[in-house]
Amino acid sequence: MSDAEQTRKSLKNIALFKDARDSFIANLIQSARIQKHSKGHVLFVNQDKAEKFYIVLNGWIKLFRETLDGAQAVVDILPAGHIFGETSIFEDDVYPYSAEAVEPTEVLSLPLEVLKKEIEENPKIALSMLSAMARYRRQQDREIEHRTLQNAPQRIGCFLLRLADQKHEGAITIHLPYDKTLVASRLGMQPETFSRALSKLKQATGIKVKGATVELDSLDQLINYSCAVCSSEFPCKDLSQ
Amino acid sequence: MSDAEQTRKSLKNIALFKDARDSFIANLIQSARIQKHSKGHVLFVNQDKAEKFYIVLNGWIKLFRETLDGAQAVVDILPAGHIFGETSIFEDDVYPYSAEAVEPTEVLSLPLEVLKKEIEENPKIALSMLSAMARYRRQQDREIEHRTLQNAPQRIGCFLLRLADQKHEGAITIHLPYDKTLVASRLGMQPETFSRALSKLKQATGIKVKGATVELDSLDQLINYSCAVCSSEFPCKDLSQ
DNA sequence: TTGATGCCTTGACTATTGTCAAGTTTACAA
DNA sequence: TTGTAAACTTGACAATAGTCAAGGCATCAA
Repeated sequence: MSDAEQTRKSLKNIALFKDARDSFIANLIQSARIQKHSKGHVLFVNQDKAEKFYIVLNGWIKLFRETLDGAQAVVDILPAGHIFGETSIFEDDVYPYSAEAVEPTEVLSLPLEVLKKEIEENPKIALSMLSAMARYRRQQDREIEHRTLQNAPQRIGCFLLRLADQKHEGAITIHLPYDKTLVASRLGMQPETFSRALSKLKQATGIKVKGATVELDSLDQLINYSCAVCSSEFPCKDLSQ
Repeated sequence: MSDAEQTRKSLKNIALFKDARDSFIANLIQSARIQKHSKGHVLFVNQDKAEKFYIVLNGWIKLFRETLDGAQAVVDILPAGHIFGETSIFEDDVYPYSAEAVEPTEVLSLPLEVLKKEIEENPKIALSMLSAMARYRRQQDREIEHRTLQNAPQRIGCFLLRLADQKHEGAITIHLPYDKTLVASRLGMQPETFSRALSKLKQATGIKVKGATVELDSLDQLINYSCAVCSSEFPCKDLSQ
């Protein structure tokens, strides 16, 4: 598949561009660049001047904020098909977080200028952005709730549930999508805490953990344990991964 | 001042309606209702069908989510001039949180239907909504960061700084805007933890606390203590209160 | 003035999470 | 296969926050 074809396909899969005009998509393809980044590569830093937005083609991108002495707060970890950096249009043209490839990762790099222009000329795309922002906002609200009401083992259980097919019945195997250390930071805890919390979860629910795979007899094991301390009913809506 | 005049004035002060068409504002005024709610009144509950959105005229509105056994996570606490419930348009017409008056509070109640129609007919207002959503998103990202990187006394210091005039120099008195118990929940901690954390902050920074007022010789006392563990530089941007 | 109520504080204790250090396992390249 | 680095786990301990209970201090109405 040529770069242009891959680009078109990736763009069409983004909810944001579902109803976009062909001329706009053509413009984007014209100015799109595929970038390959090795593990650890930092694409941009919080408060950098924003000129591009990105779509993850494969691998994983970590969005985070960090203090002067290096302490990090992970905002999100994005898989293929996710867009990032696009909101800078509404944020004084600076990025509101840093972005780093946590695996060898390919991204599509696209000029914010083209998106900005399209929004001004064709405000209907703004409606798509609003839907996306509203969904994201719900996720963040839920994130804050979880950090407030769930302890470490419960947060892990919840994370596992969101990885699984929510309608699945019976036994199921879940694979952790990236390093445990990274899952830990995604859930706002230290690696050591994650390790111990996973043991506790294992003991409390009877799940089986081997390396990066988790086996359950049924999702109910986790639902009882984690969803009791959540304001939402299972199955969770608005999953992004 | 008549209700209609007050309504017009309140609407004009909302950033979202800054560039709104006169016909739209007129429609809103037509269908606006001023509601008085006593302390503790619940306006709506998470997942309720959403038919109205609201503007706070005076008092305070707490937005929160709660589990079946009553544990609460406070999403935000809104003062006069703030809008809430408006994002339900993009969320299957249900509210994504519960809302409660935490003081005797007046709100303006407005039909979502009118806003929805205006957005469809005049998508330019969607741009204003996008800006508002982007600002809110930044705040939520910062909130998650603070919960991850700041301990209780530091979060209180940060909260006090955001209450103060950021450019103020020299001695300053800050008034807590609502009950300490509520500030505690807003910062995601228990009242007892808040009380103890405030003592610790007092000891560490030399601020003076008397009831709901806090006296500082200079903001620097708090900045050194709280902003060191934050990814943003002081002064903080994007303050909503 | 006197209760009464709710808010706030404090003490004692527990639970949870973080930190530091030491090991173990795993993955991968030479 | 072997060596090495990184990821992961575990132990010991410290720091932080939560829970439960009791008491102090406001505010407000009778």
